[in-house]
Amino acid sequence: MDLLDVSAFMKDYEQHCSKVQRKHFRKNETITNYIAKRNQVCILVSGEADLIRYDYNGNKTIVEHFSKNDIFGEVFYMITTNNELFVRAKQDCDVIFLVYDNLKKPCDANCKFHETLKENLSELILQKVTILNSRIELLTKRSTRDKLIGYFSILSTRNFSKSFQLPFSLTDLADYLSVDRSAMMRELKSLRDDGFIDKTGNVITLLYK
Amino acid sequence: MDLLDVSAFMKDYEQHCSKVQRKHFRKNETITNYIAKRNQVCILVSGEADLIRYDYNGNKTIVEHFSKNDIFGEVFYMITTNNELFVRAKQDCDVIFLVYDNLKKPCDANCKFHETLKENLSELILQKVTILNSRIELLTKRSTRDKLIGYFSILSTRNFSKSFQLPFSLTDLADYLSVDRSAMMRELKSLRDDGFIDKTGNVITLLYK
DNA sequence: ATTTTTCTGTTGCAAAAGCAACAAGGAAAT
DNA sequence: ATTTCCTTGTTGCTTTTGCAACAGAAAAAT
Repeated sequence: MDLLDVSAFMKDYEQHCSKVQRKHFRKNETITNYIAKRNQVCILVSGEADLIRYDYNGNKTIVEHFSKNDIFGEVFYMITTNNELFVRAKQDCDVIFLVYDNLKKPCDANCKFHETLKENLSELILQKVTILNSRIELLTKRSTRDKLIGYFSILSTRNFSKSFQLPFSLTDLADYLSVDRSAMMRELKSLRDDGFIDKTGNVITLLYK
Repeated sequence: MDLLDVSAFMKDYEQHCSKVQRKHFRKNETITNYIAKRNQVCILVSGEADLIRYDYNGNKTIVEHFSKNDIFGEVFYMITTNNELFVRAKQDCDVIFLVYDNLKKPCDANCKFHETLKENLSELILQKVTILNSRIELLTKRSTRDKLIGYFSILSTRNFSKSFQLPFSLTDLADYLSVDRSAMMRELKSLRDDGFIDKTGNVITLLYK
């Protein structure tokens, strides 16, 4: 149930709306970094990408993971501390770049894409809030085990199934949950040993309840 | 720089807008709990309140802290897991209750309050996103020490000063940073011993940089 | 097809965080 | 004014997490 299926509007915007830019990115390219582009809004049309932060220790954090139709951009961030923050393509990506202030105004060319975005803007941002709140719930869990279980049940709910694929490598999952990889592996093993989950390749199955 | 100063609209809404309710709460009362009021939006007109979650272990987390003109409500949450989640008044509070779907429609009575809210809705929610993103940045820090320093620099920036009051008791601060209180106290002491901060009562002063 | 890189799984050891408990100070309630 | 409750500060001990390192498997690049 996508609030906004961007691809549906592609033709319209490409023909009419001058304020909208589309770019293609290859795997591992940097889509944008968050430095003083206060107004930038991006929409991922296709592909997968991560918002990544490195701290002064070299610890990597996957702040968010984006897939088709997700929105991101520096407009969602405060004047940040001093950590580098950037979005990297995990696969080939198509991205639309918009300017937030333009979005709120009516479109010069009266294009449908622009209008639809404008109408759905608060809904889109609201959806983002709910996603961030879930993420906060996950991050406030006290142990690595609880984080894993919490994350797995989100995936399970999203998939309407006890079984689901991990959208991350285990290395990335650790960076997403903000824990040490080896400690996470240990916990994963113990979840398996205790009969809470089954893991075959990158498919997890919940065995509890 | 408040995007929306609710008190400025109070008269208007009280006279005209039937869809808006205001209630007073006394210290320690529960303002709302997050169970199947999918559409609820609340605005804190005065006072202070916390969004609190208890997990199955009895661990308390202060998910968010609200003060004047902050918005909250279940509309910002997904169909949650099974943790109880509620907002508790830390002092006497006045709260406005709204219904999100009504907000998006024009007001029957054409009241200014309603219209202003409607116009600023996406801006308000966007502001919420930036707050949540800062919170995520804080929670993804790997150590208690980094969380403390991160939180302190947010407060310092917000106050335009190296010195600031903690809006929390230390007990609550631990619940906000999602760490053990005694471990946090230990870290606080070590930050003091290492000359990073000064602490007198609930006033912190940053001594670095 | 072969080399190079990344990912998984694991371990011993060190460091950090959590738990339980208690005493003293302060705030709030009666 | 006195009692009760909450907060602060602290500590010994346990558990969890992080770090460093390595080998084998898998994936990607050439």
